[in-house]
Amino acid sequence: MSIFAEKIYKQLKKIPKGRVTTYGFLARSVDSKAYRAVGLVLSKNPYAPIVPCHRVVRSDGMIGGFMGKRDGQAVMKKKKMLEAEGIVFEGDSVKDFEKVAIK
DNA sequence: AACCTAATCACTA
DNA sequence: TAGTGATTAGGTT
Repeated sequence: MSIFAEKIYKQLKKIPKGRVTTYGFLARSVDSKAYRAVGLVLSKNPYAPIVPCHRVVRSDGMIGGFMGKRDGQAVMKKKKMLEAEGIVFEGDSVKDFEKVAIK
C-alpha cells in the first residue's frame, strides 16, 4: 500500500450511492496518470466492503472488469450491485454515465 | 532484490 | 477510426 492507494480509497469512499467514478478521474485526482495503478490497487482491495470498487468504471462508462478479457462473473455481480444502488446499465455500459459519473 | 503482470487513458497517423 | 505507448503498484520468484 501507499499514499497513492490511500487517496484513491479516500476518494472512492466519498462517492455517494447511485454515483460512479472513473479510473482516470481517481488517478488524476491523486497523481497524474497512474490509471492502471488505480485498477491494480482496487483489484487487491484491502478495504473490501468500505471501498466500493464496483462504483469505479472506465472513462467510457463501460464496466471494464479486466483488461482485454472479461472475467464476466465478477463484473456481472458488480453490475447487479450498481443496479441495486440505482445505477442503470445498458449492456456493459452505464446508462446516463455522464449524469452519474463524477468527473 | 528484480521481474512480470494488470481493472486504463490519451495521443498520433 | 484504429493502433501503440506511457506510467505506477503489487505480487511472486
